[in-house]
Amino acid sequence: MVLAAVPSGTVVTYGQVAELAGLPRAARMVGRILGKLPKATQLPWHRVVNAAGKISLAEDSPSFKVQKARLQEEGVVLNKNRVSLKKFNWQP
DNA sequence: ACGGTGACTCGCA
DNA sequence: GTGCGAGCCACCG
Repeated sequence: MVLAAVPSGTVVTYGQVAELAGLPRAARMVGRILGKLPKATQLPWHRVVNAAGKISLAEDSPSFKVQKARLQEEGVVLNKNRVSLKKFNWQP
């Protein structure tokens, strides 16, 4: 699983994940899969945000809060609902 | 089997 | 920054 390769403290966009998965424009698949994943999943789905660096969930969504909180725990800087998408070089 | 929908992204105006 | 249209693929009724 591509998501499993996401290091701690790093956020990736759906597009990034999709591309790494071999589906350059299938960002939707990533999101859809995440939603289908069991809550007991081992995948760091909370490290996945949209191209805007924003969590693609409703602020009133329980998952949203969890994701946000977890990201901060991992050391990811969050500005409101926006994460710092630094120029992180993805395993060059 | 078929069509609609969606935790999205990109290019263009 | 904001809006529109097109592309992607899997799940659900």
